[in-house]
Amino acid sequence: MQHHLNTMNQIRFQSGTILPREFYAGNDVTRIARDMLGKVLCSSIEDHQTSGVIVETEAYCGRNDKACHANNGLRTERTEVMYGPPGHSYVYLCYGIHHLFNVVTNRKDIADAVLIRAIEPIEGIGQMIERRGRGSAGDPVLTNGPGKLTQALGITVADNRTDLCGERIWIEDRSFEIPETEIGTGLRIGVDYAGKDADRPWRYYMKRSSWVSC
DNA sequence: TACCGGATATCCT
DNA sequence: GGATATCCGGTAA
Repeated sequence: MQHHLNTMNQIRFQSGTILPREFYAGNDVTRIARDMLGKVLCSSIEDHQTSGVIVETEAYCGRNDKACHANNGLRTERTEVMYGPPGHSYVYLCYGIHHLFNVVTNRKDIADAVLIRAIEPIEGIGQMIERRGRGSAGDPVLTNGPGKLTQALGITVADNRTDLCGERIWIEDRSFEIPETEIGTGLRIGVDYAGKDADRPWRYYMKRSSWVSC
């Protein structure tokens, strides 16, 4: 646990640079999903800046992955953003209630995306508590799920198609590398319906973090 | 018009 | 810790 605290302090206090579009442009969505662990998701919404370390992600591939909304080249108004340029948000409504935040990767016309499933809060914790209507500083209930973290950061479907190289929602690199030995992998959550694609181990999380969703 | 995909809160033990 | 209740929008027919 000491290691965990040191990790977070380094990320917390180092200065950050906004991830450039090239970061999202790679053609291996599972590699990008792993590399996003330890990066810092930030929002500046309604005059409140909030941020947190990404501790859990899932990769979705637009070709040959039934768990992806854009599987098999499905191209509709909803999925169109995933076929656009990398480094944009794909936010969709789940259960009619929860807003889930994804990052579009790969090049134009290739519909890959990474779902952010959990973060550890850094800045704006008071605002997160207010938006969530529950929890307190240090309580994982603030952001340990894909619908919880969007609520904490003020992200909704109104933020779909947002350029992540902009000033509303972005991701920072605070120069901290997560060793492969600290990364756990497993099956993606809630994709039982996807047949054999449900068996792909494309969920990535920081083993020692107490902020992962499960 | 019908079907289906999904996370969270709450209540109970 | 485990069971249970909950809703809306996207997609295809």
